[in-house]
Amino acid sequence: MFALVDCNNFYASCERVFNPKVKNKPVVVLSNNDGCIIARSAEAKKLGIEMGGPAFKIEPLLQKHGVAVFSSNYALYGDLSERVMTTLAEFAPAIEVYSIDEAFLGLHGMRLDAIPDYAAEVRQRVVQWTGIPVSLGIAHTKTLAKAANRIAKKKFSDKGICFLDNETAVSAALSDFDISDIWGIGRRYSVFLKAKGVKTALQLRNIDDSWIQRHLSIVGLKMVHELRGIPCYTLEERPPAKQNICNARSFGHAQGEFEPISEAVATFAAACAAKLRKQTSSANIVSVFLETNRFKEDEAQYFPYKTLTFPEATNATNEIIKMALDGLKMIYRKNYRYKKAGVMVGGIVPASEVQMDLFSKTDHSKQKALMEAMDKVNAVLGRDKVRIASQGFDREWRLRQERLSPCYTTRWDDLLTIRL
DNA sequence: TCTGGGGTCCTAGGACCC
DNA sequence: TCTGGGGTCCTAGGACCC
Repeated sequence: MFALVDCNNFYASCERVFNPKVKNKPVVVLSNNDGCIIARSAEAKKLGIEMGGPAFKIEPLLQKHGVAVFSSNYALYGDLSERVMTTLAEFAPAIEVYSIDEAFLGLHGMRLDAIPDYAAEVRQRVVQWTGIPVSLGIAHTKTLAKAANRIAKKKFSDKGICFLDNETAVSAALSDFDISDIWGIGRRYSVFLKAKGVKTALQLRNIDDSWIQRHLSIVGLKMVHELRGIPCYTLEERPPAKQNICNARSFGHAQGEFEPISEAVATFAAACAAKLRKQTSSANIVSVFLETNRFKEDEAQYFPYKTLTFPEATNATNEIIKMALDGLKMIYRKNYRYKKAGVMVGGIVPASEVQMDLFSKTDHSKQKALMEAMDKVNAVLGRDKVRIASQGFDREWRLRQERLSPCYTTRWDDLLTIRL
């Protein structure tokens, strides 16, 4: 058995933990740069606020109902996520942290009749220890556990638990489960399947394998098998190293000049390098890209992209920045209003397995010591406290974050004060 | 004025090998 | 008129996830 534990309206719930003023009020959280709605409390959903829509278009609605609006505060969400995951880890012999707000628990060996009480206890403990409400879906495969979790949220929101323990329960649940809500069916497949008359998970489950594989590929076939209760996916307790790492941001204001864009690109490249070192990997290639504002039809559009290869794989900030800036110089053109830039590193290999360049003049041990020193200082004093000069200081391109809540749990200055 | 930021996997087709 | 049979690797594009 797998249990999928999913935090309810996670970012919105995080904003509530240390801010009782918004406890029973509608809350929404915006994407980076205060762009789109990416999380909504139950009250906000009831007002008809859609997921993913641009916030400026519904500004009057937000005002009218006194919706509490927050910029994304990933320092806060990341820290609360860790607390939730640590709490969950105490409950299960095996846990896979699937995303910032979800984890699969392996319940192998547990007696079926003990599961309902167990699930209730998990739920109670997490909310008591972290302030974050969660829902549980429990079933024989991950895909069914996902579906059960959705049912728990939609149909049994008071209890927050859905346990599909036998075939009768599974087929009853799938008979009115919309295919577009299945884990693995996205927009395109959903449209395609509905056009063929397949509307429920139960219908999909009964289609023959060859048709599924032909139209939905091997991935779709595995998903259908999982709906039938045949496990195709196991618990992944240790996440594999990333094969690509990307750091990209929209600018608070459109940028035209080379200087601020190059500082942004250097900063993104530095972030990629730090992530590489964190998973003790090195990258063979780096890509840099620019984007103009695609929503402005009257402005000239330009989406250039350049990939360069290192003579030997690296995770050194200075080397990755240099190569990214070389790429930027090749694609940058004057007279465009750029809205976004990004850096991606790929061809990732373990740092211990880098193919050396016979003619390299780099002093690798010195470079490694330098990066370790930099990471140590920044771990204590804050990100980019020690940085490469090309990253700049004024961050003219920085994000818009006008409604940021305090970092209650990660900054001394932001600690709550309680008056007695 | 204002529209996010990360990732993975699979398939088809072309280039190339013997 | 007829033109083998077996592979690998890479890339672009399309699907999906949070």
